[in-house]
Amino acid sequence: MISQTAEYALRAMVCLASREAEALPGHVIAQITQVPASYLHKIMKQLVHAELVSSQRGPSGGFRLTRPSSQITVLDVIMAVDPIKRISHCPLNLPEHAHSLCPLHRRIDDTIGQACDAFSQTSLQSMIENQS
Amino acid sequence: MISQTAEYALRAMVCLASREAEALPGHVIAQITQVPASYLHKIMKQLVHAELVSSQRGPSGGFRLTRPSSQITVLDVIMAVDPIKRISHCPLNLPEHAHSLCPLHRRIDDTIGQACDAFSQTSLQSMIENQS
DNA sequence: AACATAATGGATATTGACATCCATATATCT
DNA sequence: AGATATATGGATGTCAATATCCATTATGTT
Repeated sequence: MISQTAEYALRAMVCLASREAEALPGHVIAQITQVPASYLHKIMKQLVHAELVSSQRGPSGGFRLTRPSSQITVLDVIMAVDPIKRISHCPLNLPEHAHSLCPLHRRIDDTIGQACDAFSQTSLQSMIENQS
Repeated sequence: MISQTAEYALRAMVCLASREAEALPGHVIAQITQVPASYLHKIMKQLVHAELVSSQRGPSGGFRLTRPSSQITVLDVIMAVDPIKRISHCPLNLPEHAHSLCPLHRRIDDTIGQACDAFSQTSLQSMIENQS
C-alpha cells in the first residue's frame, strides 16, 4: 500500500509533530522512530526539499516542521517522498481506451483515489494523541 | 497500490473472463495482455495453484477459469499472486501498542481495509463490458 | 510411434528500492 | 581560531521483485 520509505517518512513527521517547535537532530529522530539513521537522512532531505520541514546545521540544529501539524496531511508526506501515481491511461495503450480507462483500470484508479482522499483528510496533528 | 505482478494477473484473468469456457494458451494470453510471456507463465502457475484457473497441457490446451467470472473478485486475484498484508501490530513494537495500533498505523490499516473492500466487491464479470 | 503443442520446473539475469559509508559544508560554542 | 555537532552530497552495496531462458513433462494428432 505505501512504501517502506513513506512509512519511515511518516514516522519521522509524527515524531516531529509530537515535539513541535523543537529542533530534533537526525540521529535522535532515527533512534525514536527506529529508522536506519543513514537512510533517514536521505528521506529528511526530500522532506526539506518539499518544504514540509526546515533544517538547521550545527550544534543544537536539526529538523522541525515548517507548518503547524494540523496543516500537514499524511498525503503531503507520502507525496513528498514516494508519489502515488494515478492511472491516467490504460497501460495496454489501446486506441479504444485513449480517452477513458477500461473497467479494470477505472476500478483500480478509483480505489487509489479513495486512498488518496483518506490520506488527505488525515492531519499529522490527529495522530499525536496517545502517540509515543 | 498494486504490484506489477498483480496488474499482470488481473489482465490475464479479465482476458480469460471475456472468453469464458474457451481454453487460451499462455502465449495467446501474453500477446493479448502485453505481458512478457515467460513471466506470465510464472503468474499463471500461481493462479492455477490458487484454483482460480485450471490448466490443460498439449494441443488445444491452455488455461480457463474454474468458476464463472461473476464469482471471482479482483481481490481473489490479487491475493493469489501478491497477498495484501494488513498491519496487525505497530512496527515499532512498543509495549504500549501491543494490543491496539497507534493512530498512524490505525489510519493506514483502515485505508488498506477500504481498498480490500473495494476490490472484494468487484467481480471479473463487471469488468468485461466494453473490454478488449 | 512419431510429432507438435502446451504447461511446468529450475537456473540465471536485470532492475529498482532500500540501505550503508565516507567526505564535505555549515553552524555553534569556547 | 579551533573544536564539535550537524546536515548534505555522492559512491557503493544488498536484496527482493521482475524478467528471461532452457530443459522436462504431459497431451492431443497424424
